[in-house]
Amino acid sequence: MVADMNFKRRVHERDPEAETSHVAASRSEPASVEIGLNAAIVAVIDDEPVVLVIRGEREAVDGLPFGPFSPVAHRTLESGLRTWVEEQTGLGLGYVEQLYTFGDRGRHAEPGDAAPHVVSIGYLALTETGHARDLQHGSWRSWYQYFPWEDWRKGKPEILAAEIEPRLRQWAQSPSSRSAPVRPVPREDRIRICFGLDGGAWDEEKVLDRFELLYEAGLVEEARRDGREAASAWGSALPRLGAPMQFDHRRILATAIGRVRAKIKYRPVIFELMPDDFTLFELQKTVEAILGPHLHKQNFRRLVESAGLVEPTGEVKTQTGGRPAKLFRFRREVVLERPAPGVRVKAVRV
Amino acid sequence: MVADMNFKRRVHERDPEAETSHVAASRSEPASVEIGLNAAIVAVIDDEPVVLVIRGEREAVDGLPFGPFSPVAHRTLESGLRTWVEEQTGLGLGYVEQLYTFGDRGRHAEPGDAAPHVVSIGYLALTETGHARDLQHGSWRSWYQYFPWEDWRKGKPEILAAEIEPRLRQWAQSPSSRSAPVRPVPREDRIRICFGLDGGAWDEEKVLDRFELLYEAGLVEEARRDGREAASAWGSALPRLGAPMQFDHRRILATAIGRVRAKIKYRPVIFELMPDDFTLFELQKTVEAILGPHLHKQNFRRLVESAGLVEPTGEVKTQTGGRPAKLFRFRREVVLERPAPGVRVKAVRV
DNA sequence: CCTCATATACTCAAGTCGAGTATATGATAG
DNA sequence: CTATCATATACTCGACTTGAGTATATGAGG
Repeated sequence: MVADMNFKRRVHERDPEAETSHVAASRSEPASVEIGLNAAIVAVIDDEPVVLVIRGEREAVDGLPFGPFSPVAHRTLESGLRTWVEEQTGLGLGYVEQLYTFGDRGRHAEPGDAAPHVVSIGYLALTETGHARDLQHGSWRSWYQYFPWEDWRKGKPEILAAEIEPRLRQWAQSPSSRSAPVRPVPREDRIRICFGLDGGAWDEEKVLDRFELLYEAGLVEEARRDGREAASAWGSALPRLGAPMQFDHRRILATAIGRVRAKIKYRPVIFELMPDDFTLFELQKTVEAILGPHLHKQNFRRLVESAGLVEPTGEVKTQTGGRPAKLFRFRREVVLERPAPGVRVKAVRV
Repeated sequence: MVADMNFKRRVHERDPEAETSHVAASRSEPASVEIGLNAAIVAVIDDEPVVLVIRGEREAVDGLPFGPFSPVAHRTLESGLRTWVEEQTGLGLGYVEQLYTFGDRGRHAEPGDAAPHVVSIGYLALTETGHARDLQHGSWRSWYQYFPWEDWRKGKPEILAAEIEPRLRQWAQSPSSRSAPVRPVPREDRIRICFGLDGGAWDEEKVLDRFELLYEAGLVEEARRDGREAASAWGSALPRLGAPMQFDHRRILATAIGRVRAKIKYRPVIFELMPDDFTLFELQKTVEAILGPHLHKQNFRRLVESAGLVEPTGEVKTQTGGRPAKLFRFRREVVLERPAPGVRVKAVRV
């Protein structure tokens, strides 16, 4: 599940943006809606978490592979997605899971676009590094290109203290012009929780919450593009906070990152990203590529082995720079045992 | 997240039903699609978990409150949902979260219906018992009416051993006619995992997986209605396994139940179902209404208090049948502290 | 005032988890 | 060919968590 998709509408408040057309809505004819299927296809290549993007010919911005859902051609949403991705990239998908359906008016705009009524269904797909080489179109990019503030592998990213935090605090001071929810969570609190300020801890799963807050504060390019009022208030002095994406694709990617980070902790999905045989340290590096901070090596080994997630192949891998490492493979049977566990790691806090 | 929505398509296999129109799909014009917004509104009344259903005039079956999404009238999907629900039931929603988007062809049929191209977005809403009385239309029904095999409050439900298990085993023996996935999980294993047979444990979160298995085996009325081949094989001797619902509403409700059951364990959503003041035992009864089996009273208290989820109001409640109980209220501040925890209960296995 | 039913407090052993130390072993430099 | 290095793997230990139980508190009702 997305880490906390519902933070905004927790505890009986209402989404500030909702409820505008309360009574007016009534039993109007459903206007034709187009459904867009979007895939965040994730792999780990050389210990770097990457996502598959398509760079349109005329566009300067990247986008996820996507296409409209056609109920005549596609039996299910997911088969439609697989078809689109294979057509656009030549990549056959393995593990696929639905993320979220976004339908906010105005969040699907392109510059100069008439903002058609599009509902986006986001999907997460995981691909093993080996398969990732089959790619025909599109390219793999580190997901931290789009979310530099999520990259804690070398400690707290500078962009946070230098660019993001001061502007967020400033935004927290300025008055909000929209109608307030019934019981609003103060902006300072939302910032503190999302970004772990003032003694709070950084929760690596709250990727979407952070992006949405930056969007709401007008700090990402997509907000300006969509004509958000907050965005214009910053003027032109605003630095670029991560590379923007087409439509609402960055929002979908944020959802995807949050979901993988959450899910590897309680389901054995990490192995979707691994080749058949691997060393425990390679596995750990892959987990760390996804989660960020470093794990305690000995405990990671104990955990993975005692949970029965892997079994030794009998082979060893030399050239590791030290003592040769045993090779392991995923025990697919764990899925057939009860509640298949994930890598229940607790990331080391910095 | 739904407990394990992706069980079928785990480990590089593919959904048996997908992939049919692989090449044919191509860049066809997106046919017009109607989007249905559906709400599973849950409350706990007198220690019984209930869901709000609408009984259509001519229909014999219950349905969830729903309506089409109109992008001109509704700014967001969620505001559209709130509007529909309020119109249909007079109930203003508090906590709302999106569940899943279903688009399978043929799963939205009504008897004699031409199966329009409808995509259903399911939502979960939680309501406090007090608010639940404001209802103008519709009625509250125990969710176990629709899923009798999920009701473990008095031990294992008889319907499992008497009706479900033998038929599932029989279905496991019969050959499947559809194209098999790349690496199929044998039916016996799926049954064992979903229903905790042969030494497996019953996982109360796998509500959707169980329903989908029953649907695939043709054991629920919706499967027959949708013209599934397996369904006809059973002839007319099939007992009614739970009350059916309109369209794919039972699938949405299954998703909702699984989601609440999962979510109360790691987010403080249980308090959405409680009045302002409550005793710890009342809280425990509500958790048990959702989860099923009984919890250890003393440990439950320790857990809830030490997690800082509640604070005493100073009042006590007499008439409890024994010593008076202290009244507590939810500490809303926990949401503002870091990763707001749920009631991390481990259900007692029977 | 005795009994009952429930509420609340406290104890204890087993398991889990974070963190560290100790040992094994191929590669490589000299 | 041996010392050194870097990594792999094994083991230890204390703090904390968790399941399960016992003991005590207190209003209600006969």
